[in-house]
Amino acid sequence: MPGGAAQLLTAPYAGGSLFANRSLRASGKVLPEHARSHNRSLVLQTLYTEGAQSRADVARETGLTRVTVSDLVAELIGEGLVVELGQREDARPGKPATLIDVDRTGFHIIGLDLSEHTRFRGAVVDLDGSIVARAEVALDGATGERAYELVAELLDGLLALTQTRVLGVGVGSPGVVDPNGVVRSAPNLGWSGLALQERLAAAFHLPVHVANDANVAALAEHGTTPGDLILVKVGHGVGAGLIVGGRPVLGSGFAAGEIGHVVVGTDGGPRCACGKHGCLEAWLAVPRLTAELARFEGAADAASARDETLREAGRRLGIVLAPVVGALNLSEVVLSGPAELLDGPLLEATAETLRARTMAEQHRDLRLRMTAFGQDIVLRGAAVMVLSGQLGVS
Amino acid sequence: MPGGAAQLLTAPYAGGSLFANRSLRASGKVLPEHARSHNRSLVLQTLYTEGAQSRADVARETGLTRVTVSDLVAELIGEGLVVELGQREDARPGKPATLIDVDRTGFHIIGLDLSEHTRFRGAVVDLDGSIVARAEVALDGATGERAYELVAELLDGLLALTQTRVLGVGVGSPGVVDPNGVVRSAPNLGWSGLALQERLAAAFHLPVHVANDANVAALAEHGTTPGDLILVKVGHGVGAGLIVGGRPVLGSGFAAGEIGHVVVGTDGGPRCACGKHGCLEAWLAVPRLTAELARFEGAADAASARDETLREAGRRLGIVLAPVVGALNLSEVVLSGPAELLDGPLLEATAETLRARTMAEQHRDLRLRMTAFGQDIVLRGAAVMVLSGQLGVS
DNA sequence: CACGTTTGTTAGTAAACCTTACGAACAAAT
DNA sequence: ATTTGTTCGTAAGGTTTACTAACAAACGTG
Repeated sequence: MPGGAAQLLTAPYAGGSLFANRSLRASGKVLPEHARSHNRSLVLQTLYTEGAQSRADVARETGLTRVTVSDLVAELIGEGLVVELGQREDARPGKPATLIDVDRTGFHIIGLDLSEHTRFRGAVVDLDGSIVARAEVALDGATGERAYELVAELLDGLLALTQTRVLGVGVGSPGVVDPNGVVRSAPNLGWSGLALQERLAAAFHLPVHVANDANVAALAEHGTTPGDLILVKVGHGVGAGLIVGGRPVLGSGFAAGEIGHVVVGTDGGPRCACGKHGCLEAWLAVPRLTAELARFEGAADAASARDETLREAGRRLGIVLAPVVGALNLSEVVLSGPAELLDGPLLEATAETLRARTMAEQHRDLRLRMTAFGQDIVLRGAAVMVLSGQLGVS
Repeated sequence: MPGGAAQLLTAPYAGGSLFANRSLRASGKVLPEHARSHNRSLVLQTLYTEGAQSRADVARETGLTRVTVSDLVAELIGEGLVVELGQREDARPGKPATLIDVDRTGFHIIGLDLSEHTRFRGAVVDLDGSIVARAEVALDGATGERAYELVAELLDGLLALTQTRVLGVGVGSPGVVDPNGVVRSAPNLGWSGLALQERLAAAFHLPVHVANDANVAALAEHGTTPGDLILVKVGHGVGAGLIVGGRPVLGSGFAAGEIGHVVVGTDGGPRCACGKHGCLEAWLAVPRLTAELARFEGAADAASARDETLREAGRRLGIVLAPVVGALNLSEVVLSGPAELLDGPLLEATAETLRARTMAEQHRDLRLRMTAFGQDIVLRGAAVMVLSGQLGVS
């Protein structure tokens, strides 16, 4: 490898610092106790995802020694988070193992979904994600403080439905929500700067986590599949939640996922409430779709007209998603909303459009599908958020 | 808060596990020594960003005690990464402080830019980001193993240009590059599955970091400003690099940022080499723009025709970026490429289009600008990558 | 010159995880 | 029935890490 091929070209020139930027700095100091809480979470999460097993199994899985695992498990048992289940049944050489597991019957989680237009929904969820009880309150146009009171009433009612220790409360709220659970802006509910997380935590003396409804829904989906994904939530409006690199994307102004008012295509479109023409919401929102479909009722070619309306909406969604899927190299796009509208021609048209408008080779493994959680996606996601926040690594 | 407002609705229904997903699991066990290396990096980064200061200053800044900082600094001095600069000059009460700093003159970084079509460029960069020396090799259509040899020759030549200890080598390569520095696919160079990082590291016995050129360029920009950003690199092709939540986005198939072949708009467009019509690259790539502009040379209305061509390209870029900026709530969009083409009507049209097609309120603080690093953006980013990889927290 | 302040170091302590060692309990082979 | 090998959980002791407490050195200030 001769050095002659490279030649000195120009005189040195002065630059600034390579990174003046603080955000590349380590987040803060790490003490031994932080390491321990990390390992504690590691044990908990191993138990949660792998199910009942012995301390030795956990040690092998985590890479920690049996000694350390025993110590951590003793601490967790002391707090009631983990329980011993007796000896393993199957016949193997060696001393029989004592099975341990997260106390799956010992805790409930409360999930709240504030994203619907006419009501707040809530549920009691157990640690495995089964919904144990449900409740709801009608909104009746309530806004501001009255809307907050309805949230508190709903939560109060849900807490009365369980006698089990409550791990925490997860809330999916519409609008822009910051990492501290302050609803910066939720026009429909007349909230701006409402410290929802803080107020609920203070009023109920429970851990509370509040996030944007679409982000919460994305958490629910991410729980079931690896890889990066976008969840598109179609309802009265259109919003999205993104998981990139295993983490929810918040955005510089905590407004990530607000794609409802991005203009689609270069050929106009329906007028939107925001004043622009051809916003995604103007094509895809449920009220607009149902109104459009109603126009064809009873007509001769009702079926094909309905089909074409849905396909057009699906194409529009694909047009908006294509740059996002391409730029982020997403592996999964999930739709949430009324299945009778979304699951069919609309979904198919979105898939076709996505395929046609992105580089197919890069996205061969791209999956587009409806959520399997139906209407409960935000409730389930809220539970995931609590589980991850209370038991997981921060 | 009466509980009566909430009512039990349905019977329990069975769900699966809340997260079967491994990716929400903690990354692995944490040992005390990991904590120490974290704190070590914290000290280094504090010194790097804040400049020369006393051990006590570092202690106050990091939250660690003076004792711990002294211990860590002793280790760093022992390795030659940090040096003592003598006593502080200014008159203050108390024992005079001994200033310490990263040894800014003691290290050089090698940066390589493989993204140009006709040549490989490289530079020797000091720790403050100043370019000390440059070199390049002509590509002459080389591909495959011959292209790799040219990289090695360029690196060899650059190493001969510095007598200072080399911290590491950073490489920005075109194509899809995985986190291990394997170039999965770079059609122009005829590379597929080339373990560039591993081979260079083995051949030169130096730390080597290889990443996609646009991602590397994004790192350079992120060094100067906080917040999430997308860097669009316009050259023979069009690619992008994203920083979200302070981290580079790789994508599920390590192909994030590949937006060159996303179709723009709903009204056709120029035919692209990939077969589709109206790809971003077909509108915006440098060869296409220069060819288009050449058509107007000498014409009567050359200036306005040129202007409109550039504006149209800018609008197309805005159309593709709008959904990305909206979905990610980005705070910054940076363009890199020939300033005579990009900086002017094109940039203005992109800005206008972005404003018109997204929700203005959410993106009031959105900044769109040219890079300040010009042609050296990949070289600078490569240096940032090395600095961050060798000194920073992983 | 006494005093307060700041710096950097020494000494000792607490926490966390490790390695090593061991008893208990079992299956399989003898 | 005994031996052998395996596995589990725990105990003891050592290493690493960062902390608190205390102190000498060196400097301005009144």
